[in-house]
Amino acid sequence: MVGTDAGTPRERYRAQVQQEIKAHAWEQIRAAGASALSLSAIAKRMGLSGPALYRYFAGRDELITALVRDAYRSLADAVRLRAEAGADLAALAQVLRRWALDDPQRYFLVYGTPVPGYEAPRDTTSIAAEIMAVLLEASAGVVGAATPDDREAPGPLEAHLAEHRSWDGGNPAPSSALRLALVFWTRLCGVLSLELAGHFTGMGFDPEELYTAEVRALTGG
Amino acid sequence: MVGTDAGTPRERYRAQVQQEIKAHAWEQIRAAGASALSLSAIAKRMGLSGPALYRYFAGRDELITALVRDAYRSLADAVRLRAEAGADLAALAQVLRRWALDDPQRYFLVYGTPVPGYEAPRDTTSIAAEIMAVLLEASAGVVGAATPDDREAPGPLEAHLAEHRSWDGGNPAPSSALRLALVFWTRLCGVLSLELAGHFTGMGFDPEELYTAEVRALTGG
DNA sequence: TGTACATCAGTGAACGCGCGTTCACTGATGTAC
DNA sequence: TGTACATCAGTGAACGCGCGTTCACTGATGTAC
Repeated sequence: MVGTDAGTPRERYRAQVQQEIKAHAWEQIRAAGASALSLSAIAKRMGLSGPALYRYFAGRDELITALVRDAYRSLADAVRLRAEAGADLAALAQVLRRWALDDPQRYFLVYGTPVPGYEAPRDTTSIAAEIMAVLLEASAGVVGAATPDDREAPGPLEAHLAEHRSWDGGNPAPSSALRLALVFWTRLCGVLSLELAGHFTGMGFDPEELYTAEVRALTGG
Repeated sequence: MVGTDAGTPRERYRAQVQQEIKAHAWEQIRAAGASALSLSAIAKRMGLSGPALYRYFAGRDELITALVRDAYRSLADAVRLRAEAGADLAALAQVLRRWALDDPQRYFLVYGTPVPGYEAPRDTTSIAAEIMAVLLEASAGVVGAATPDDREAPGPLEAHLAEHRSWDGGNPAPSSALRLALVFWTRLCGVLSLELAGHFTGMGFDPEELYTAEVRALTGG
């Protein structure tokens, strides 16, 4: 018995069924998108009656919220673990890419179309901050390793970020590292969002070439 | 009487009601997202019975398809018109940004989460190609204006694009221009997607600063 | 070990809802002679 | 100009559907003594 399934048998059973529900939810999302997610359909698939699911989730919204949190968490964990294992920024880019390609709908649940009026739960912002902290740390490594010749003169963005760095998590990195972390994030999400949404299909080139070229441009490889 | 409302009175009326339906559809999408779009709700809002809409659209899917096409078209027109008026790449970036901020859900209908299985109609790909043609033309201008010193050595991506340029629309631009057009598109969509989905809220900095800095980095301003 | 009780997973019936879509129709508008 | 006909916008009733959610319940599992 593994250490992770702690608690009473009932608690373990509960957690297990909860996981099973989420697994079926993901299956459904992968097949038809998040907007098609239905509690009844999940119940039917599991051989349960609809109301049974209310033992595990207060309703559809709570289930979706749990899925969003899990998706966010899985990215944060993947990135953090690899960073703790010594990965540099370029390696983290590959972690992000694999995470995205592995399950596009999971990516879009985090970075896709927002539902007007839907407010993400509080703790997702702290997960987002965790991801940024990892990227910032790795970015500081890249900036620190650059020779003076490589460094570009700080521009208006660096100046702006130097004065608006409340999101830096206490990291004393220079503003050039703040910038690097930000554009790392936005450029790679840019490629991934367009790629996963199929906007490159029919254009003939390989999106991965574009992705890795963007990584090279960022890390000076 | 303007030239655009041609045809018989009945045809003009038809086109007008069709526009009205789409206007209400956009209103609904802005309020609750595209997945919440409902023909009945639109009909009710217009003071019509549900079935009346079937005179104008064969069904929900056809309406959504028309909205996607219109959204795409509005971006292509905006970009093309400004380019024809002599706008350079930096100016086109502002066109894109304003178009996106003007109606985030319209942006996401084009560039947001795809619905698994839903295939965009053929003609949207030709609109996409039209947009790329404009960006490529403007990119060629930037690349052409660069002094030899400014030009970076072509890397693996340029080599790859030189061999996979079926999307260039016959433009004989160098592969560095192909690259510029592509990263212009992906980087700016990256910033816009994250900004419009609210991923910068709470971070304290101004997304527009990031956006214009990315534009500067691209156009060497 | 056995008994009495509490906990809790899951059921089935039921509610009300809004949805997309079809159909046969009415009545107004336009067309042909 | 008037009449006969065709076109077409819009209606109201109806169909079947799956949805989220509630409720009172049964029966199995766990707990206390």
